[in-house]
Amino acid sequence: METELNDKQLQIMDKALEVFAEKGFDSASVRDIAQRAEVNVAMISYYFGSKEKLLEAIFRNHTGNMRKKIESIIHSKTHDPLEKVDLLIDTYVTVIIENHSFHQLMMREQVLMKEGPLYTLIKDMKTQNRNLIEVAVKAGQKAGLFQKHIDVNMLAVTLIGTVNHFFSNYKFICQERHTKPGKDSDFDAESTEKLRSHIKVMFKAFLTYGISNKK
Amino acid sequence: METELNDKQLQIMDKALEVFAEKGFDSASVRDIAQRAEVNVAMISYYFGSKEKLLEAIFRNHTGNMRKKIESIIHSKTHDPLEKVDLLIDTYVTVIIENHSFHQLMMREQVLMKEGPLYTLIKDMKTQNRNLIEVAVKAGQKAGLFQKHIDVNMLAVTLIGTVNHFFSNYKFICQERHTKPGKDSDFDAESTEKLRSHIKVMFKAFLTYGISNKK
DNA sequence: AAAAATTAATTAAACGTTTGTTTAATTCAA
DNA sequence: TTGAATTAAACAAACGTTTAATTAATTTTT
Repeated sequence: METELNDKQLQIMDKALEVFAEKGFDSASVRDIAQRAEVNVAMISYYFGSKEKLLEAIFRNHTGNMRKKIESIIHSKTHDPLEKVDLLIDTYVTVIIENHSFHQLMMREQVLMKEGPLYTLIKDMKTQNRNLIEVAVKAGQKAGLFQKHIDVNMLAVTLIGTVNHFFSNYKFICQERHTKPGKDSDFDAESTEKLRSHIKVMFKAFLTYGISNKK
Repeated sequence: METELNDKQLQIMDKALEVFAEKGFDSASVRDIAQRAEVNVAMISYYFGSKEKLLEAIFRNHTGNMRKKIESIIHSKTHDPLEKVDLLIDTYVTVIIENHSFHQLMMREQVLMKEGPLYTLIKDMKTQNRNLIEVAVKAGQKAGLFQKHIDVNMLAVTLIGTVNHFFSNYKFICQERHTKPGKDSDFDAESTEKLRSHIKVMFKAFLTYGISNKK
């Protein structure tokens, strides 16, 4: 099922992702994409079959990459439970920043997504995220550091929901400072650091709620 | 600026919202909408000017209604700070459930939203949500019940992000139970209750972090 | 109150674009 | 010389919007 992609295909996928993220899948025309990627329109059908299958190839590529990143974290056992949770938060924020366009596209399209290949890809990614959090939580509970009444599903919803909403809100926040995302990298760094630390503090408070703090 | 809407206009707006929520703004054709609302296609241009302005009318209508609801909560001073936060959480969840289609539409379109009339409407609503939370937090801090280091902006992001993400994830959750949202109202109620209580517990842990619990 | 005149509502059809995709011819590389 | 890559052109379908004609409702005039 894993077909290798040549340079031209990757180039089209790369530019297509940009256009999809900017205009949304429906409004992004194959002519937009072809122009941006500096290829003939027919090349999209030629290589991918259809616009829809191009989207599918992009999704398959990105979700695959993320899977690898996430798996590498699962198997790092060099941290204590709370550090592991912090690392998880940092990683999730970083992954989204590094794949900003794809994240924006996914955010938009998953709302309407019906059952199908993309649906399955996203669901698997979600399941993996959830399991990753579960491992960290269970470890903390076993060590007696975390409280017992933790709904892992809801904790995942809060982590991912908070990060997602932060980034889809960021342009509104920037506008009040007369800046744009990416234009003031100092403010960008400061803001995402606020996001990181807020989630960490909040999760610590929640996870250790009612646990005596004997240092 | 407040023009009154006749029954036919409201009927079109109502059905259009359904179609927009189902297919997304771009993919929802005026012919879809006209058919669903049982009117001629030309009526949409006739009453609203364009498809885009129809969307604008829908947004103006819903954000206006929400504004009124939210304002009524701001001025209710019958609860203590923690109860007020709980009420806030309940209200936000309820409002989204009651305006499910509009929320779905807004979720999807705000990602790509450029400056313009809709942008302003959404930004104002966000600002109002934030201020509502700020009032509750400040009250709790003044009463010595809440800790001092609370970033209200980030707290708002967590509340709204968690709720939003929960609902955009809900169909994935349902699928594992071989159900669909709205089909099993017991499970729906149970799930949203889990959402509510999770946020409440988490917020309580965070807001009262480090505050001695002298009952 | 009836008739006439005026405005509003509604319709089917047509308009010009744009859409995703295909075709058939041509260029390029092995 | 064979097969892949690339192209410009053509394709039918769908899009949002406009037009011009007709019906319904309202107002004005008799």
